[in-house]
Amino acid sequence: MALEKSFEPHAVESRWYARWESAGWFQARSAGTAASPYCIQLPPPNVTGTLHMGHAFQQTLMDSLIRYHRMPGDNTNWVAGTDHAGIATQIVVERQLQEQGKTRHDLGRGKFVERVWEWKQESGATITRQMRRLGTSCDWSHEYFTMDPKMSKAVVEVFVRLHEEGLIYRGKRLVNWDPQLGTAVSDLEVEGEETTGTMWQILYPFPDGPQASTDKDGKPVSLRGMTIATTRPETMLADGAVAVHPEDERYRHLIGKRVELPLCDRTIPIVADTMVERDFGTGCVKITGAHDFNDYGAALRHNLPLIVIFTLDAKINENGPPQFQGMDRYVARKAVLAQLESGNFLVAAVPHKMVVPKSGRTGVVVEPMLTDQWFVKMDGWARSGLDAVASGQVKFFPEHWQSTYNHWLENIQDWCISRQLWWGHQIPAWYDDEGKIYVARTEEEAIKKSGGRKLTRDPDVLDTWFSSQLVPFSSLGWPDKTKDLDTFLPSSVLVTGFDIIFFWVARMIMASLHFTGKVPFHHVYINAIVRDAEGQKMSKSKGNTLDPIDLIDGIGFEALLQKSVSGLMLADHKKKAEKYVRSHFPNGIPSFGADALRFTFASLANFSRTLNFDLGRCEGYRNFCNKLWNATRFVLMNTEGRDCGTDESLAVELSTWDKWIISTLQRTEAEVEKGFAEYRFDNLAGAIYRFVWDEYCDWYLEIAKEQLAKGNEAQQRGTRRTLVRVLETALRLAHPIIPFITEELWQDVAPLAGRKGETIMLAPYPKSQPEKIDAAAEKEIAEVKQHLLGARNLKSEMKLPTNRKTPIIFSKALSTSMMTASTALVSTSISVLSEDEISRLNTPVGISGDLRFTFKVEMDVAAERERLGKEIARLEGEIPKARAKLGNASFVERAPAKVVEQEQARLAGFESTLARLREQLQKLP
RNA sequence: GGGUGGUUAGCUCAGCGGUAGAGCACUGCCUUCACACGGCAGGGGCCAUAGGUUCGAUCCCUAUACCACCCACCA
Repeated sequence: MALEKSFEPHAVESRWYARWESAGWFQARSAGTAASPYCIQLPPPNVTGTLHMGHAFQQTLMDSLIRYHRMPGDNTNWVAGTDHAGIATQIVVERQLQEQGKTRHDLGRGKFVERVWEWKQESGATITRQMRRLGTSCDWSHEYFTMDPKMSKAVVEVFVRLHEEGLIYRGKRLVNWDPQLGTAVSDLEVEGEETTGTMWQILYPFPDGPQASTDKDGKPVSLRGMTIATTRPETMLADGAVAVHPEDERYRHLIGKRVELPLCDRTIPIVADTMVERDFGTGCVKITGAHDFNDYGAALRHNLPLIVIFTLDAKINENGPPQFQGMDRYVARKAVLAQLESGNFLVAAVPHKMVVPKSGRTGVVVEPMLTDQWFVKMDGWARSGLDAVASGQVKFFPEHWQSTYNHWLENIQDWCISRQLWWGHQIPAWYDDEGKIYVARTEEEAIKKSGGRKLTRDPDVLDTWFSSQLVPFSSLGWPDKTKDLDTFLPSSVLVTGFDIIFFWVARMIMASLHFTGKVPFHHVYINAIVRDAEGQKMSKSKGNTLDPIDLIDGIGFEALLQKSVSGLMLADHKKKAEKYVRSHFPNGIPSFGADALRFTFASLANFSRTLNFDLGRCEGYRNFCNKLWNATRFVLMNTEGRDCGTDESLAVELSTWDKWIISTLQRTEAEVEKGFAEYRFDNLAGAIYRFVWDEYCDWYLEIAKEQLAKGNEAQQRGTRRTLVRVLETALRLAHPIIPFITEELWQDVAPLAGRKGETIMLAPYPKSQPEKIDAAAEKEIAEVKQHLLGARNLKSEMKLPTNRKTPIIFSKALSTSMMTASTALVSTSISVLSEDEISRLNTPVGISGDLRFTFKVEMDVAAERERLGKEIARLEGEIPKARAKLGNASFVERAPAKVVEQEQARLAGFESTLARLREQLQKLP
């Protein structure tokens, strides 16, 4: 059959994906097979929307790995699922309600959760559809969702067991509180944002008048009271003490005395604590135990009361002075400052650079809040997590991420796992009327434990990462003992972003070790974060996000513009997004196809931490796909219906060129293997690219034309056999990266190469065969290429059309490979004359090694003089450098012999060429 | 304040002790029967700066500068 003139991805992609999936070729084989297992856990995408570039990138790499291992027969299992993503998903649905003017409370918990489930169905389906478009070959037959009954069962089991072991506890602690969402969040979900705030100095007077003290320099002064420094004046309403450093000479004698708390009609003690920095601010700190993490510790150390003055939505409660009650925290701040000022308590207000903690989800400033929460004890787990990596059971790629991981685990705090949300796994704890806690797998079990009391279930749900951390084993059937667990745990490699090393990677390692005694995976490949072409973070509000599907299918300008601004709330963001789209995609995005996108991702996957996605690269790799397509078209045109040497009994003659391309293929295969082993997808993609384009297409196909035209029967057969076999192998080699096009082409090529099979997916992966590496052929061809480059260069210098063939004259008889190449690429005819004869032709002469050559054209003597002069000058520059190096005794003595020899050969080459060039110049008329 | 990564061609990035590379962009020539999503040839770089180690440094070491990111309880 004849291929289309260019590669059109769409039909090919949908046809083959459907076929692969329905044939069941993605599915892991059940246990009991002798094949070695190869397993990857997909980081389950959140059901919050659609797949983004980061997903597409990651999945390309995972799919390449899976296909690379599936082809040679490993029992591959790519476990896929989606994550309920507690807070994130709840927010998405709440926003939808908001657009209808409703809140979740209007619906009630039951109805709201139902509503989220509906959204989950929709969003989950979108995501998996998009994954299929990319060609991801996960085992869909075992797809999970983190709130499936089976997964939930594991969550409950883990919670109960950890509680029994005393590793989960409930307690009233100061936690990060998101007042907008009304829930606790973990340390990791808080993001510091640098801002310039104000540092206020406030006077807390002594009740019994001024006290004698000294200033910084030791001069005596009289103090009206203690002047504290704070960035959060409104929290003074909850102050329990003022602290100074125990050795601070200014205040030492005042420790133990009391001061009046302005606006509050009560006094608080002065305490000594080493946490106070003497040189910072006034050296006096207010201690607000219930509303600041530092102060919380200090309050416990000094037995200070924990006064709570905020409601859960951050308004002043009944513990504050009446005039402030009901005020929002920022309104209260202003009011407090105003009253302090009028009471003459405000000493100073200076601008101050500080980091405000904001909720990663809502962007609201987080409030430390004293609440009852559930925690997981982390110290023991942390030690085992550190050991697993230190001992090499889990290895990071690139390696340096290990130190990030270590650093976090070495400083870990207990993990707050309860969330005051509705969407998620509800905590399996029940309370009786007296507040006694019963943790159990079911309500019946809890009632039984309580001795039949009436119980109420804890309304809170678990942090979404609590269930995610179990995925490596819960997705394989845990807590049941399953064959899958035996076979696929630990999985082979985890491919994920560095942003979730703490959230997810570390916790999986710890949880997996605790519950299964095994690490969850052997390797962790940390992929780069995808940025736009300029290195900017992709974000909806900048309008610089790309939808992988748009890169595959293409999208017109208008549609793209509309897509970018839709869903943006702020006019400012809309404007920005529009500007970006107009300047970067004035013509929309052309269709590149999934293979081109995948090849781009692979080529850009180096070990750096960011990946700047460049549309130009994508275009280049689309061109590559087209090149491969057309190379195949050419091969088919010349081989289909002809003898391609599958019949081993017929004579086959291989030329040096044939041997060379086969040899080069072996080297490429080795490079690809190395690339996969090191997770250097950029290197392996580059190796494939260079082989197909630079060697196979640019050289071998051109040579093959000549060999097919002039060779005898055995030689033609050899050429056809080489053409199809090398191509067929290259297709298999590239298949993990570009699955669709390779499958399509392979169907036609494989039979010609004598290879059987329904699909390239399950064909053996090429393995480098060292015995086919032919050093002699490689050396000969390298020289021939050098000569040809010289001839083409001369042609170009002579202003001859570079790819129109011209008669050429050489100074000596040529090897067959040289003859073939010359006829194939530069010359209509070849003649051989002596050097003298060539000189007498009065034509420009090229020199390559000991070979001279010329074309029969009128010589422009001046131009020729200039050309030779330029070349001579270049060599005259190189030669002294090489001579100096070789003249250096310590270089000759200390450098490896090989390096010295190489340098000598280089110099000799320069010198002989220079001599010839000079001679040539002399002979000019 | 601590830590990590980066600084190589106009752009995005490889390389990493021994003659500076790729893709895209650029220049010239060529619509030749696989491919103009193409072919051939070419231009373009004191490899951030300063020291050190070495016969030899873009590469190793030590500083410095700048750019990113992460962690952190100076209120």
